[in-house]
Amino acid sequence: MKILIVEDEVKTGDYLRQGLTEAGFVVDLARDGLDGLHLALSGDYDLIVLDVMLPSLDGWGILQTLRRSGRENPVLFLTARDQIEDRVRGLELGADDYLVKPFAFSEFLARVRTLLRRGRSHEPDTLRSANLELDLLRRRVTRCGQRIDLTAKEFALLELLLRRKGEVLPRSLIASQVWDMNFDSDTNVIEVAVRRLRVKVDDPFEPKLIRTVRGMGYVLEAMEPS
Amino acid sequence: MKILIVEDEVKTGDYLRQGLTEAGFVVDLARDGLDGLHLALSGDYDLIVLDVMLPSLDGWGILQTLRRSGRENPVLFLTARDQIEDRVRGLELGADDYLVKPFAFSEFLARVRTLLRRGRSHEPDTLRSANLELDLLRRRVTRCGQRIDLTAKEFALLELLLRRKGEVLPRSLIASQVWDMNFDSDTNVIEVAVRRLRVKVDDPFEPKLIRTVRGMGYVLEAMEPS
DNA sequence: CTTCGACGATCAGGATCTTCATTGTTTCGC
DNA sequence: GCGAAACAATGAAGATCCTGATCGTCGAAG
Repeated sequence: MKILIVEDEVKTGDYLRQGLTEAGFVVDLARDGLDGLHLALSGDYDLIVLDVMLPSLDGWGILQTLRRSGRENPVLFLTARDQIEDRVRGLELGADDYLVKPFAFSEFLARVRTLLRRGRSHEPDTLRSANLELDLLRRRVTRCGQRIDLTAKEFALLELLLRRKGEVLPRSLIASQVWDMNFDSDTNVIEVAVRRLRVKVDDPFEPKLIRTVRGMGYVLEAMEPS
Repeated sequence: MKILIVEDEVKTGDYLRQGLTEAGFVVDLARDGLDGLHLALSGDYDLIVLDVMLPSLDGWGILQTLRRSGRENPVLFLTARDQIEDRVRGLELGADDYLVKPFAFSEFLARVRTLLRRGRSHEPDTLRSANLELDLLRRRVTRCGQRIDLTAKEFALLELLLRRKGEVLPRSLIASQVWDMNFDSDTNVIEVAVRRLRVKVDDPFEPKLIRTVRGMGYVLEAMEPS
């Protein structure tokens, strides 16, 4: 798997390259926009990681030219916190995902892997049930088209429930997946987390999707997306 | 590496066994105290994991008999939240470490690895400088013999500083080690964390150990333990 | 049908960690 | 030396998550 990183900030670039290399990828690194574009056009990359702020030619410029020349490479955008609004523009131009700096490397790697798994197709991986949607890449949840903000744990929990919708998930499973915990229980984090999730995702809507199965665990009802 | 787990609670036992097996260890599992003791005495284990609460013979009983028969196997105790005071007793009897349920598997694995690395010696690994001590196994910090409670992040930060005492650690390094972050900075978590750590560890004591090196990072002064 | 016990839901309080705004301090060019 | 800019320290507010207590509800036994 060959990945191109276009990043001018030396530390960040080196850091990402090293991390990806250690993870077994072949990595090229360009320090400015024009170099990046040339490499992107000449090499055959499975993924391109673009910083938005770049000297000579910025991330959008590269992306735009790239897409115009018919390349469909998956693109992961890196944007700074105060440029978050750029993401809209980036996604419109055909970026496949974005990540806000500063970020954890583990998260970066997860996104990279997801993008590679998807290959070059543009369809987003989205989990659904009834009128509930979870967009894995953009880490976004909507219900009836209405955006819902979830915290990390809430998202992880909902993702698990949706991935295995229709199945009753025992607490022990939820604990190990979402909390990495070995549960002799003695704590009710799960109940509390389910509560918080319901407040945001189920309470204001119909139908109710998260169901408690007494003595067993929780299910997210599988229903045809409406 | 051969590990014995003595745990009656089925879920927990299976969970631990599976995890350790996947991590490449050879694992035996006993469901009650007597079985556990027999195995412990007959097999040649590199590590024994003991639940405190057990049918027929509890964790201490096993440990006691084991030590009396001259075995020096490293022992990791598992204790429930409300039995925390047991740990004192356990450690006195010669347990090498304890872990409070419920715990994250990743933490469990880390402890197991540390114990195995130490081999069968009983000396605790402790990091020191001047009158500051950090006990890696018991996750405990003292200064001038006085116990200091640290949070997870605080502990991780201090551990890093102590492991590399005398070295100036750049923020980027600290960020990647303690936060798993790629720092284009734009945040000052590190400064804040250092602050909190200083309040607990340095402010009330002399000499001051955590020094800021402008433009570079932070050092923890290396001084002979007093 | 009623009662009791187990299980889950809910709420408040608190610990931890992060962000943001402000203030303080050092450094360097003039 | 002076002043500005960079860098760090600080304080406070806010977000998230966990704990513990209490309340409610379901279901089985009588």
